[in-house]
Order: sequence, then structure tokens, then C-alpha cells
Amino acid sequence: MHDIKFIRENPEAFDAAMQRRGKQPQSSSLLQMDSERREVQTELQTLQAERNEASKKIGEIKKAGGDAQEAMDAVAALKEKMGELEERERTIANSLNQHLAGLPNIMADDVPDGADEDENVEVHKWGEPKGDKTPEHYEIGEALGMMDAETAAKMSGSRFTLLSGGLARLERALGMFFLDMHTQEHGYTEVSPPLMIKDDAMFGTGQLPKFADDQFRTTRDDWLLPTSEVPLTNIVSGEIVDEDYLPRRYTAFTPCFRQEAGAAGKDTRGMIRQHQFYKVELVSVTAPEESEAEHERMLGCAEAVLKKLELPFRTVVLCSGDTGFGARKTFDIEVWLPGQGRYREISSCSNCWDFQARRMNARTRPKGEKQTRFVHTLNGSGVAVGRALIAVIENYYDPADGGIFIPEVLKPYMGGIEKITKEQAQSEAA
RNA sequence: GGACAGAUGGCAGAGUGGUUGAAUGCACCGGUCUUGAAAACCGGCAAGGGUUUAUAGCCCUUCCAGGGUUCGAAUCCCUGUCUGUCCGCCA
Repeated sequence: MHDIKFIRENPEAFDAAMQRRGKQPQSSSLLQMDSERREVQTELQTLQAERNEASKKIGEIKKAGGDAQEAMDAVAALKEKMGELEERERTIANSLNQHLAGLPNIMADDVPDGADEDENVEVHKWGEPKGDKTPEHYEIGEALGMMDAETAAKMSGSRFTLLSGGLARLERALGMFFLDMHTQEHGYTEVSPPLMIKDDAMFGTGQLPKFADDQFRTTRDDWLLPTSEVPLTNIVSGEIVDEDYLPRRYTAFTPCFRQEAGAAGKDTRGMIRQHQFYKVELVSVTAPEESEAEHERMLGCAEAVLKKLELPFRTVVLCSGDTGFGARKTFDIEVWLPGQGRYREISSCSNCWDFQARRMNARTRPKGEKQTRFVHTLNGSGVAVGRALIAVIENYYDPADGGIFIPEVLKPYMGGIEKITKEQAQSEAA
């Protein structure tokens, strides 16, 4: 959500910022609504002042036992005009707010210009991709008998997968491992949030009103969370957080639900793009001047888990055309998938600045000061569990027998086994 | 799902139609006292908006939200949301 005052004072800067988002200049129409609103407001307030004054007098006359009829008639005459102005003010204000709520965040100056993901700029690279092409994860999983899209489709339709045996456990192991890293080594507080979310909270993080089509809705008009960014960030909605308690760092391991409405035909095979997937999310709430450093820190936390898994990755800063609605700046981490022979997104870390905080009215008050200010919010995947599973399957694939080696750090979570194999699946089935 | 109760400033909590934007306590800020601190005492302390060179003044709005009654609403009426308690059902 944008601050109309900022737009009033910096109309050119605002238009330039929207232009980077591929939007027409907005300020003149916004400011016209704004000045019209203020005009109506001033007029209305003059009448309200008159009414208040007269009402006070009526009270005094009545108290003294006099006849206030004349004064009462005078006030009654004001009412019609006031009702009209109130109605106009409400209409203009609603329209202004709707426009403001639909505009994306202003991007940071160091976000590179670019049209789409091809123009993202690499900032880190870690690990050496193995040259050998492997089968894709779903080929490996199906061959093992532990990844079954058909059975999932039977009960749930397309874009669902049923995992079993070693792969089901591997998914769980990844989630546990990420959570333990972030809580024990990175200082995040583990949260187990609700998965059904109300309109207001979805508005707060920016999924509404523009992206309703990407979400699932329940029969009681809740939304299924598309990411635990929503509940984790909304922890501070409507709050005034003591600045001594910042930064706050939350993490959660939850399913995420997405329609993938705009992705028809993309990644239709396998687990890359599903209606339901697990993700470990990181959310930070910081004082305004801390958020840029926190953004780098958060990125480091996400990269750390991939390093521990020894999965090659590269990190890019998203260009202007690829940066999401609520973000001021976003890093994506892309993990190497030997089955596809390319890097694929596994984490997205965004600094939202005060954009979400304004929408959800999340503030902080420096100690001893009267004035509150909006917090900054950040979110990042730490990392997407479903895609991490794919990466492990392909990067730890053993072409000799079609099995999957267990990464060292996951062994404690896998009952100490070294490898997932087909024999294992069969013996478990037997 | 049924019944009842409630929603007031950072927090707790008064306030049932007329100088109530709101008692009181806590927290916070300034001061007196003190070597310093604590205690005690004195004073201050809501937010948003309009107007404005102004963080001065003046004005408006806000006691969950939206509508209504009234010259006038925190206070009365209706609708909605949320919270709590009890009952039912239930992992």
C-alpha cells in the first residue's frame, strides 16, 4: 500500500517507479482524486463545525429551560447537504484506496532493469553442477515405485503427487532438517500457524485483492494459505511492536496451496509445480533501518541449508520485470537440477519494506518516543521442500541401480540409512 | 451447532443521550528530592486528517465495523465481524 502523502510530495519519482513496473503514470489521477477528496472533506468539515456549534447551544438553551426550536430547525437544514458530501467523500476515498491497493511496491534503486526472468542478474554461485544428465525426478521416483501421479490424480486430479516409502520420508526429513537449522542455528522461532486465512490477512501481505485467482477458497470463505508468509507476517498485523523486540524472526513448515491458474501447460509432469507442496518459510519483522541487512542475512540462511545438502545453486537478484507485487527487492536461489540440465528456483527472498506493514497496520515505537512508524517485513523460502526433494533425487541419483543416496546431513532424519533403493520399496511393501 | 456475555487510549479499566476525546491505575516522558538510583511528590502523555511556512493555532473524524434514531450518540436501535464462557459434537 502506498502513502498518498509520499505521492503528493514526489509525483515524478512515483511515476518513474511505476513505469519500472510497466505501469502508466499514476500520480496525476491519484492526486486528482486526493485533492477532490480533500476539497469535499474541507467543505464537509465546515458544516460539521457549524452543526456542532449549534448543537452545543441547543443543549445550553434546553438546560436553561428555553425554547430551542429555531436553532433546531437551522441544524436540520444543514443535514441534507452534509449527507450528500459524506456520500461523495466516501465514494472518492474508496476509489482512491482501491487504486492504491492495486499498485505494486516501489522497487529498490539497485534492482536491475529487465523484462523477464532472462534478465535477472547472478550474484552468487556455489558448488559445481555435475556434468552427467540424469533422468528427471519423476522418472526416478516412478521407477522406484515411490512417486505416483496416477494414483494421486485418481483421488485429487492433476498437479498432485502421492509419495510413499523412502521418498515420503525424505520429504519429511527435509522439512525437519530445514526447521532445525533455522531454529537452532539461525535464531528463528518455530511457528505452527493456521492454514486457513481470512480476507484481511491475505490483503495485508498483498495476495488480495489482485491475486484471488491464484488461491483456493473454502466453503466458509477462508483462503487456503499459498505460503506461510501470510500467517507469519500477519502475526504483527495491527500491533505496535516494542522496538527492543525487533527483529522478530519466524519460521514454519507448512503445506502451501496454489491454483497455478496462469501456468497451464507449464511443468505439467512431476512435482515442480503442484497445487499442494510443503515449504519451510522464513519471515523477519525489523525496524526500518535494519531491513536491508536482514535481507542479506535471510538469504544467507536459505543458502546455508543448500550448502549443507551440498546442492549446487546460484543466486540471482530479480530484475524489474520479474520482481513480485509486494517486493522492493527479491533474491531467488536456483538449485541445479541435472535431470533438466538447468537451475530452477527453490527459494525467493524478498524485502517488502513498509509495503505490507502499511496494509496490515504493523508499527513499532522506538523506546521513549511518541511517534510510531511502520515496521519492515521480509519473507523467504528456507527452502521449498518439494523442490528440495526433486533436487536431492536428481543430484544424489545413482545410475548404477536407480537409487538415491542420502545426503550426509539427512541421515539422522532417515533412520541412518545410506540410500533409498527399489529393493527397499519392495521389502517395505511385502 | 445451541445459549449467554463482551469489544473503550500502549495495557488494565470507568463511563447508558448534551463542554466526555473520555475518570482511575499501570507503563512512558519531564521535573523536585537524592552522591546516584529507588520510593515519594508535581506536571505531561491517544491516533488520523484538513487548513497552514509551521512539529504554533483553528477545525474535523475516531470509544470493533457498517447502517439507523436524534438538534446532539462511547452511551439507544438494526446488521455484521471478532473474542470469551457454558452446553452439544469431536481429533
